[in-house]
Amino acid sequence: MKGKDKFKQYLKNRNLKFTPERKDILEAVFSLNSHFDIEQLQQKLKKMNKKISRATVYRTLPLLIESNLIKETLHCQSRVKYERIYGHLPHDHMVCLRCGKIIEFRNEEIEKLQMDTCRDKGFFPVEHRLGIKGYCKECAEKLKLDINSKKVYSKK
Amino acid sequence: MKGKDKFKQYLKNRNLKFTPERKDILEAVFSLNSHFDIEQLQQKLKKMNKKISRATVYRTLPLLIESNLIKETLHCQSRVKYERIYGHLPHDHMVCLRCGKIIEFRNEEIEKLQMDTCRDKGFFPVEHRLGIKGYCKECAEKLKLDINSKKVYSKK
DNA sequence: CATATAATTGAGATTACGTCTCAATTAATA
DNA sequence: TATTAATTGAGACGTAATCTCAATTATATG
Repeated sequence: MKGKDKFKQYLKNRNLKFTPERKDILEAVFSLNSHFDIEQLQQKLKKMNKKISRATVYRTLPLLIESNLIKETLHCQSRVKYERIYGHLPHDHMVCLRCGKIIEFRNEEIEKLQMDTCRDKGFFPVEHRLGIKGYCKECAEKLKLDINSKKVYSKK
Repeated sequence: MKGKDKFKQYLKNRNLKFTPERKDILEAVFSLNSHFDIEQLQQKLKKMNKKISRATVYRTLPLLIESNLIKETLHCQSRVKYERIYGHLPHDHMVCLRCGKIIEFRNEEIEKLQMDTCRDKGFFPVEHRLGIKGYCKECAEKLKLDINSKKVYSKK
């Protein structure tokens, strides 16, 4: 697992220690679905029979973010969500308001336009986050929503 | 103020009451900068000499959202931010990580591409949110960040 | 206009989520 | 193996937001 090495490297660079707790958390993160929240992470650790305190879990996440293995994603229903990014290309999300499904998509054209806009404004981007909330195909059908209807964003 | 009528209408449709508290909160929202958080809203109400309980303020915001007068925006520094949308065209945001400044921008091309992507996936969009975090022109200069540097999003 | 009724309010308790403190432990290094 | 600074866990704490419930009030109706 190369993510592990990246993490070790990051820790070493900062004179931080690669502790068993950090190792376990890293493994849990890599064994979870790429989108997860703290709750799910703690569940996973429990299943792995690792008793790691809440504080440690919370303390470790910023380290994983700093080492570019995960990032924060959409806040959905007020809970912070994380997402493994190691080995993934950047992408954006659609979230279904009915079933909660997350659809990833990537559109280079959108990314390019974002960059252009930043340049226009003299803004130095660090991170962007695009989330579209709505209804996935299946749920839209159940709700008889017409995907082709024009009025999508309220105009006033 | 037409926003008021829209709110009244919404309330009536649901058999909800247009109480003085709701009226005051609505007025406060419309007298604030278009981006605000609960803290600022409460301050405003205080200045208006309206003593309205926290619970009522919290209870009213979802009503204003439901009636399309405001929406939730970027969570910045863990606090939920709201934004008045009544009478505004949809737009997106850049947030400066150093000074907190919010820059609004609108790019129809990006919006169009989003719509196209939704259509591709059969996704019925309700709301989208694009936030770019980074450094505004002034802060980028102070930090000597090069806006034209290529490596903006980490690619792996 | 008076009444009935369901919605609303405020105060404070409660929850949810995350952070902090500090003594005891431990990884890394030499 | 000893040294030392980083780390851990338990529980206290902080803050934002929600809930409870008795008292109040906006609205519809006769």
